[in-house]
Amino acid sequence: MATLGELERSVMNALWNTPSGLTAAELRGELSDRDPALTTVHTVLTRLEKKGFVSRDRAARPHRYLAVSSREDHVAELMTEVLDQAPDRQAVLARFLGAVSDSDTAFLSSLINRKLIQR
Amino acid sequence: MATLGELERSVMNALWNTPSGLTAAELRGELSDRDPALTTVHTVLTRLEKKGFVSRDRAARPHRYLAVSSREDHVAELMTEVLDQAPDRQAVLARFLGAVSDSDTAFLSSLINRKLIQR
DNA sequence: AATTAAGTTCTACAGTGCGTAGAAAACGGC
DNA sequence: GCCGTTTTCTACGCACTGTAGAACTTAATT
Repeated sequence: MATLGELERSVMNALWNTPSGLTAAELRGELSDRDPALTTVHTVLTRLEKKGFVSRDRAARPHRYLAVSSREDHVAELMTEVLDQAPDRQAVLARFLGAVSDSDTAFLSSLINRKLIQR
Repeated sequence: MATLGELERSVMNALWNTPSGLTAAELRGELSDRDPALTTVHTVLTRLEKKGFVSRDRAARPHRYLAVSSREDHVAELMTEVLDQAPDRQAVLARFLGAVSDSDTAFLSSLINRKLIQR
């Protein structure tokens, strides 16, 4: 998957927080800390669209921009992508499990139980 | 964590495959597909050292380069780092678990059981 | 100590990606 | 057809990466 720059990430975060989508002007409002020019927002949105992270409604009169996938789906996909980099998946999974918190582990455990029962 | 370029990744893979470390010349041999100049290999190694991925034995006469952490540790760390990006960890974990294979799930299950028993 | 081969560091350049935004064009209501 | 709004085009600087020659250092040998 393509990687995101800092501003691109901020834009995606704003879009992920607003499932109904945003216009470029609205988005600019969400980035008041950086206060970029409106054209800068447009450039970033166009690049994100090309990268497949964003879709836009060209029918709407200020165009409306939407995140293609949820933040959770995105992050989960990144995780599997990273995991796939390693020849020894099990060694990675063991270390991963060693690194996460007990509550994460417990949550995974309950998920797995449900997943295993379900067949 | 810093990110790796394509040649940098190739170098890391070679080092990960050789825990005893490699010299620049040996490394160059491992990269015969790209066949970079020796100085190119040196440049990359120096950058990887600066990034903290590689350590070098300056006492050895051709310097010996070693991966600082194993590929598995590295990938596991990337996974947790990615996971930490999301506010809703559980939603991500659920999707992640939905995406991995049954054998991965089974392996995680056995690991978790051992982890839970162990206290 | 001077020579020299091997090894290391310095310096530099081209390509790419990202942040940045002005200039130009297109759109749509009046 | 004019004008404000919105979108697209074009471009620049910076940082990172791949690339490698030039210059310097080291250590063995005569």
